[in-house]
Amino acid sequence: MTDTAIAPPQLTGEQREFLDQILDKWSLQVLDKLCERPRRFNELRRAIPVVTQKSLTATLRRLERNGMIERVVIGTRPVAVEYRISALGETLQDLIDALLGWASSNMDEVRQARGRFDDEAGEA
Amino acid sequence: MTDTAIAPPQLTGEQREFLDQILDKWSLQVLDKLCERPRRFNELRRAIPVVTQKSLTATLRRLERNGMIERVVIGTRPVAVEYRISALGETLQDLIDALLGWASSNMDEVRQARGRFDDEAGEA
DNA sequence: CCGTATCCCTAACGATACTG
DNA sequence: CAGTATCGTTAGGGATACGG
Repeated sequence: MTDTAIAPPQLTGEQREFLDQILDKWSLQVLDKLCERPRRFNELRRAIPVVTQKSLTATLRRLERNGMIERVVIGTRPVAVEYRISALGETLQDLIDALLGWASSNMDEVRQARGRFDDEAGEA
Repeated sequence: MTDTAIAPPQLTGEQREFLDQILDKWSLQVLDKLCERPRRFNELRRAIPVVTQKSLTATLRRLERNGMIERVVIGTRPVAVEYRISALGETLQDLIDALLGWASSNMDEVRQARGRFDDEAGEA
C-alpha cells in the first residue's frame, strides 16, 4: 500500500459480464456506425462486413438492453426501425474511437509478433 | 468530407479479429493485472475471480501470440514462469484503465436500463 | 422491411486426470 | 509449479425458411 490513490478497478463479475456484452465481435462495429448517425436495420447490415441477420439482431438487442442504443419504431408501412446511439453510448464514443485507432496503428506489430510466435511453435 | 482529418477507422476483418482476441472475457483482466506488475501463472489464477487453468492458459497463449504479453521461463526447479506486459501491451494500458473505469462509473445506469428493458419485455 | 424460428455445427468452457 | 490431454456440455453462429 504505497501510493495507490485511486481505487484499484477490481472488476465485479457484473461489470466483467457487461463489458463482455458491449465489446464482443459485432458490438464495437455497431456502436461505431451508430456513433456516426442513426441507421436502419438493413443499412447497418450492409455497413458491417458479413454479419448475419441473426447475429445483428442479437447484438442490437443486447446493446439496447444494456442501454447503449435506442430502438425507434417508425410506424410506416412496411414498418421501419431506426437504431441510434443513446446518451450512455455516446459517453463511450471516444474510447471506441481510440480503441479502433489503436488497433489500426499497431496491426503491423501484431502481425510480426504472430509470425515470431508461429515460427517458434513450428520449429519446436 | 468536412473535417475528418484522420482516416475513418473502417476495421478490416483482420483488425476485428485481433480486437476480438484481446478484448474477450479474460484478456482484459489479465492485461490489467499484468500492467500492475509481472505475475506467475498461479498468481494470475488467484487474482482473477474464477478462471480455470485451461481458459487462463488459452488466454495467455493468445495474448502472447498477439504480442501483448511476454512469457519468461525461469529455469528453477520446479519450473517457474513469469508473464509480463510487453511494450505493445503497455501502449494499451491507458485505454484498458479507461474502459474499466468507464464500466465502473456507469454500471448503475446500465442496471437501470436492463430493468426497463426486462420490464417492457415482461408486460408485452 | 424487420424481424423470429428452426436446424445444424463448431468453438468455447468446466471438470477432471495426468506429466515434466 | 505450470501446464497438457480428454471428455462432455453448452452457447454462439451460419443458413434457411417463414411471419407481421
